Amino acid sequence: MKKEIKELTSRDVDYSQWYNDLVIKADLAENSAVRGCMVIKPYGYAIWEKMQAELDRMFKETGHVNAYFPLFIPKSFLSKEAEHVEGFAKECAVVTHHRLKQDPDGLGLIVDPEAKLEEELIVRPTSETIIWNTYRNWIQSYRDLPILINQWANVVRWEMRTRLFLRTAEFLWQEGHTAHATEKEAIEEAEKMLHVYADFAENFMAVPVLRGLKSASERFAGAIETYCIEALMQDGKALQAGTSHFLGQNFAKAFDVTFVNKENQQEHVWATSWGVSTRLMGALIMTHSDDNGLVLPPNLAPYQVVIVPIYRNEEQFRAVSEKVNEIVTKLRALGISVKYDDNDQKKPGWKFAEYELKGVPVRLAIGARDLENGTVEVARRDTLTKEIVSMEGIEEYIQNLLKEIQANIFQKALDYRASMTREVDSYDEFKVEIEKGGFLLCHWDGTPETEEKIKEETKATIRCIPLNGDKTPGVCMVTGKPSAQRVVFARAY
RNA sequence: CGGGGUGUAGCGCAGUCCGGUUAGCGCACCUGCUUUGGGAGCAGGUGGUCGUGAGUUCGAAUCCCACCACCCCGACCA
Repeated sequence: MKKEIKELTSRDVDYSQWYNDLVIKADLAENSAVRGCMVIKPYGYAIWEKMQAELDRMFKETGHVNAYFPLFIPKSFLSKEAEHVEGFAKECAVVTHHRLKQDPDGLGLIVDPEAKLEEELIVRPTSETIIWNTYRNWIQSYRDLPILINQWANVVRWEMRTRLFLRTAEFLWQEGHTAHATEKEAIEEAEKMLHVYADFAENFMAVPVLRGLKSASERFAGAIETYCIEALMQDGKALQAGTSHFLGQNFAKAFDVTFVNKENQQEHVWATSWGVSTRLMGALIMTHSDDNGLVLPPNLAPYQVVIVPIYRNEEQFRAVSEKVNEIVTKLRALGISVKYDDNDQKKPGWKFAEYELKGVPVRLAIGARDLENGTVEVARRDTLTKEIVSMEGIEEYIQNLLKEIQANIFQKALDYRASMTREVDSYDEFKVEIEKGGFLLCHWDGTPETEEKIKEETKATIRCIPLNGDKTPGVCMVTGKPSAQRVVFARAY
């Protein structure tokens, strides 16, 4: 049932070109006049808004509240936590002046040299520093804890090479920043949010993820422990889809944030931070979509159902529209989002192709023939199949179909991941297998040196040390030294 | 920052090697008629500082020089 979509590169020909084409053709985003920064178009933004709405609901359900901290961070703040600076210093945008003026030698504007800032400002690459500097003033006693705050924001990381959604200089995200009285509570928070992310990815986005810990070299700059969810894309490469960090007392110490405990002793506060970004859009696209275009899970589709009328004349159009309006009302009553495309400027064939490209989960076509027979044509995007269904009870039928599609695309992704995941015990075999992509479960001696050697020789990295994987010990595939459990290797985005 | 490539209509390209009418094609767009169950057909039409600047020449999209922008590959990364 494959059909050529205009100018959409096939995945087999060039996977990354397919991705680029799809983002553009499906109207999700485009490159902007600013190098490395994207414009997120309405259709793409609608998907992001659905992600936001659900995540926001989940954060609030777990006791978090939203707040907003500044875009700019004084340079001195960033340098207070040693590892943190090192991690981010190389990719910061810096504000040095606060005024422009007319160029005295010609037309146009120049930076006014008189307007140099006393202290330069960094455009936030992440907000730990400004937030912990603020928390110092908010926390005195254990009674002030915990603080469970999230913010929805944009951040800037000056990347050399960018790709729409996957890596852009500016991106949208949420960052949670929590403060706790005990180490145990902070670790529990970091783990809790990891599970929120995993739950969201799997049950809402239909993207299966591994839950795990990062190795030391992949850890967030300034964290004691980084938890992550890792997804597998259709080209066999891994994508980090979300991270949650246990920050220990590192930022509390750097910003002198202490509290008085019940025993009247001063202690440093324990911290976490956690985030997911518009990168999730990339994960969504590369997990489900095919050579005909985007495939969206019903939970994230800007509209779940599109209805295309088929008619030869004004009279037929009116008759079809009347029936369609009845269906629309019934579907909306069930909370299903529907678009009735009654645009007369485009032909049905064009609409079919267009909505396929945009990944609308269910498409209905209704014409004179259907009115006569009391039927409707139902096409599902995930399987590209069509069937004629009775108009009677169509709304329940579609409600069930949407659930089925949501479950089906998750299962499909899960099966793919299972087929691409295997245990490898020798380094020679590893070098062969890594070329085929996928997750390789291997024993590793736990040292950064071995990890680095593998990365240099094969471009594969440890994606995570799985939380609920096989805990059987073994020996490192490279050095033969003891290994506590298998870890997950892959080439990654 | 290294290596490669590309700049011609909104988009995709031809023309450049070998200088010479009015710079061309497809898509899109506009008008009209016929169409409408998988990206409609025909007819007519609109739209160009040929990336920028300076040169060679009677004459430059085409040749020379400089610059700029973007893309791909590497080093960096959620």
